[in-house]
Amino acid sequence: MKSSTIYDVAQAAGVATSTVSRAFSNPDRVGAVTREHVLEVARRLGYQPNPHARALVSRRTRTVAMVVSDITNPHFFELIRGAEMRAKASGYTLVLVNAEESPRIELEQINRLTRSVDGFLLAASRQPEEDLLQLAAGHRVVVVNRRVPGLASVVLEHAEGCRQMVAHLASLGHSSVVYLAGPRNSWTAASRWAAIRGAAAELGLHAQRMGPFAPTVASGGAAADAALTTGATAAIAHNDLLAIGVLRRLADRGVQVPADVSVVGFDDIFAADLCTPTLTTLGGAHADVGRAAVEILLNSMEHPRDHAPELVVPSELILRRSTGSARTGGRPDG
Amino acid sequence: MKSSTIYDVAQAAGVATSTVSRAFSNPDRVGAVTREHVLEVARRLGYQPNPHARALVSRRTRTVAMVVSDITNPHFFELIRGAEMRAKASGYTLVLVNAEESPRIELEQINRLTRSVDGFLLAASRQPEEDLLQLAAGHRVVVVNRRVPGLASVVLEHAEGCRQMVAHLASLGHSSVVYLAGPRNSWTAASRWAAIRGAAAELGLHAQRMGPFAPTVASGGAAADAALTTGATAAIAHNDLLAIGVLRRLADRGVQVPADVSVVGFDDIFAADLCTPTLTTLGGAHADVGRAAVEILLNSMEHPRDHAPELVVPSELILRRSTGSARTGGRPDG
DNA sequence: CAACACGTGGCAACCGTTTGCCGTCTTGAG
DNA sequence: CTCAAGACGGCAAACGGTTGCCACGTGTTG
Repeated sequence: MKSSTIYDVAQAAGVATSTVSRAFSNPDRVGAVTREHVLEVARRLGYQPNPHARALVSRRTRTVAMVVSDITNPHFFELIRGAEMRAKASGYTLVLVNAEESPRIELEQINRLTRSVDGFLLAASRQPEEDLLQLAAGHRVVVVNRRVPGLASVVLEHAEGCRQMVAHLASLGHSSVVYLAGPRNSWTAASRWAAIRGAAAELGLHAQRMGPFAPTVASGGAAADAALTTGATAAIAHNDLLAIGVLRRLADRGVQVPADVSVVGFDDIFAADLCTPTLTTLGGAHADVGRAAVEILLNSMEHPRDHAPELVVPSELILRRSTGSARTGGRPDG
Repeated sequence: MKSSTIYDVAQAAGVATSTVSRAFSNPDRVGAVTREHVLEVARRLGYQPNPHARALVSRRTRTVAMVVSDITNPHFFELIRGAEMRAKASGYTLVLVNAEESPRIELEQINRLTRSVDGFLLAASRQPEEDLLQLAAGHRVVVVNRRVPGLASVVLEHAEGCRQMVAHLASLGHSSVVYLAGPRNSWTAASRWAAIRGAAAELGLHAQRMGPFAPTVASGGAAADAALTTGATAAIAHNDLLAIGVLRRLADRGVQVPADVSVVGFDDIFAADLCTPTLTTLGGAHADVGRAAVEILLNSMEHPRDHAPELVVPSELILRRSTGSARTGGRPDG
């Protein structure tokens, strides 16, 4: 199963290796008839360029890495899928890296891969901002669902989304909401809280924050209990996983949702439409986010001088059964 | 940000490049004090070996590819996670490939990657058996959740699991079950049906098969309708996604689960515990499957002559609310 | 008709490692 | 004291491409 090389092809075609190389990687550089002949011979020999040899000199690997804070979180599936498909469409390979919610592991893995990939997609990175900037000085980087001044980024809109969310609650008669915050170093957690607080102030609601909580179902218990102590009639969980955990705990404690308290989440994961009651949540086209991130990365390789774009993908408030009129047990008006 | 090479280290340390190389990749081959000195200098210079140069000559890339039939299926998340973690633990990188349920794309991607990875994990491959054998002749391959004579494989046990499942239904008084089959070229679909039919015969139940259906929620509607036409009181769906779709459709049609018909799935995905009613399903440690698959692959690289192992990871029947006494509306006895 | 610009193909250096082979220096045995 | 056997380090040839530069032939221009 010895695979054929550029040399075999060159010899069989009666040309120099440089011609074979160019026939593949720079077709315009060789005459049409020579090129066709070379390609034909190559096909016959089953020649396939060796990506490592190629990468060694050209310094392009046609591979991008996507680092996610936690591979277990269903929220990332769509993101990953979108990224994978877009990468494949351009003949790129997607390497998946799980940071396990640890900035240290995240950094370690990035360093391990620097020589093997053309760029990084950093999804929900937990790195401090300055570390990201430093990273970006050495590598091509697109941050996803986080915004860092000066870096290319793609985020799912959530300022306006949070506003709509709070407005939705306000219209249902809620006057006090609590935000069950995500991890301390999560950019989205900070950003969402700011938006929620702003919208609440604007609409005359009382807003407070509890946490931080891990964005998992398991943390939902503590989050639910914390929410209840505040007396708020509506709880906005940092993500759907946490919200589902909250729902469970409330059910266990005999608290009715949405009659006694309304619950909302973020991400619109698959399970949000299955839990009881179904979950009102801020969703959006996560696959588009992944797709766009890869696209920006690929683009930045061709036009390195461009200004780093900051893309915002629209979100969408999905009304389901977990929100209702404050303390009256009504149904959502959606 | 020009990165330092083995040559820089050699010069700074006053040794030959071969010594630097060996200090990293074959430590026993150099004297202890020289080695320490070299490593120290390397650290000071921030040297990191170039994986492509390394792969070019050594023919080892320290990368494995995992090909999944559909990256969107939550069932794979655990599998992927287990594989990723095991790979990382040995300093390997995991490349994720989505076959989009298409044997053609699957093959294309495999060919694209042959030169860049040390081996393949083929999860729920849709390839015909002979193609897999041919593939395995040229590459290191471990098939996951499929068994192919002569190839290394890891599967989540399901023959015994199906038996338990049928026994569970029998004990609830069901006398007729229908298997809502997965894709035509799915090995698990065939294998499960065989096990179900065998167990049913053994226990005196009537079993029939409908389908094939795509293993998605969307296909659940058709599957539910097909199940109802059979008059069976219990439906075994090819996976949880399909089962959830069935649950939805039955609810829409006003059919009570489990009072009128019991439903069971496979995989125990996260959502199985959230849907209404919660889903009885055959689960298991999917992460262990992924972990084991990587382990076998890595092992096979060190001992290429070994017989291809066929590992079976135990499964576990999870009883929830979607199964109950036949036509009486009882609750599960678990 | 000379001068020149292109369009093509070949030559050879280089990318950063690994590794077979060789030479030297120790060391311990006879 | 001699000699064989390691142990250790260095030399240089791969690995399989890419790419700057040169040479040659032809068509165009003044």
